[in-house]
Amino acid sequence: MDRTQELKEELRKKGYKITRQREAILEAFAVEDSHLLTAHELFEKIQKSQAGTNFSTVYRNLELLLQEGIIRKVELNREAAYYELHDDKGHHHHLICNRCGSIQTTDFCPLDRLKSEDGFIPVEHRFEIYGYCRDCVNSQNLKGKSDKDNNG
Amino acid sequence: MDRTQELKEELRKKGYKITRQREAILEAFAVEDSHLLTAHELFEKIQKSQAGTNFSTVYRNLELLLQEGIIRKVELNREAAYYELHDDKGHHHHLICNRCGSIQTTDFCPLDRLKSEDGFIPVEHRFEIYGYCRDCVNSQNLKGKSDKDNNG
DNA sequence: ATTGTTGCAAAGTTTTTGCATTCTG
DNA sequence: CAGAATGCAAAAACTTTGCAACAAT
Repeated sequence: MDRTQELKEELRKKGYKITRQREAILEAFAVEDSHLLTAHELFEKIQKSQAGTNFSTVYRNLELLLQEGIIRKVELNREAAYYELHDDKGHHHHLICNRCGSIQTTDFCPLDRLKSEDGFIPVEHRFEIYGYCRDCVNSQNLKGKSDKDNNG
Repeated sequence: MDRTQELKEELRKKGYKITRQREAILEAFAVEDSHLLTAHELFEKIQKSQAGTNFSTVYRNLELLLQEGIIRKVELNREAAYYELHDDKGHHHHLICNRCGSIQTTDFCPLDRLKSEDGFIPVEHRFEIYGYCRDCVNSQNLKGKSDKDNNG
């Protein structure tokens, strides 16, 4: 069985109903090339198989999948939250290209290196790097850039 | 002269006008205990000295100060963006307590350790740690926590 | 049949914008 | 006085919510 079936089974066991919409959402996440989706992207994706599905249904399901630990929320920017399967590729962080918007992952995690800071006990963390991907560096000149620059 | 005066001078030199509202905003940032403010917090803070100041004025000034490199934007969560004086304490990252909401800083920066990832050139980055501060660990039991847990 | 789930429409939040008015230099 | 900045009101974008209708088990 593929990932979608496993997840449906998991939800079923917990007493949730497997609706057409919910199924479409799980399938969208399971598709190889979509490990990082905004609510909007997810909404669009499932219109293909389940046209008419409402945005509130999308948000309510994201909330549910979040609670059940099936997906996790990645807050890359202020515009919209991203979501991905929780165990997608194991723990990782993201490298976001300011020019083309592509997102690659890295297994490097800084948390191990963080020494105890004044008694603070880390539970969760975020580490994201913004810059230029190899393709953009190679194929385009980076002067006169007019793209989404932000945080320091 | 204090920080506020320096900043006013800097703006003046660049041709900006020093309005009462703008002055209040600079002062709010310069206050010791407020190195990290949301637009809303800033709005409230300046109502004391400049009652009636509009939210759009706050946002327009944040935008201006951002452009001039006087403040920087820190996107800690989806709810609202935070802002702080750009040279507040030099480059640093944040440790956010999930229980009391306190925010402390750390000079530890993971970027140095990030080896070249597939040709990606880092320009900016974000690193934030969520957990429990020393005080909360010491003074309260952490079971039955019902606080703002989120990201992975 | 029961209860969870959806659709719809309306509202909440944060942030942005147009325009007339006001203020700084 | 000129141009910059503000206030106001309206809107955009994302997300949440109440409620009646509907569908999964």
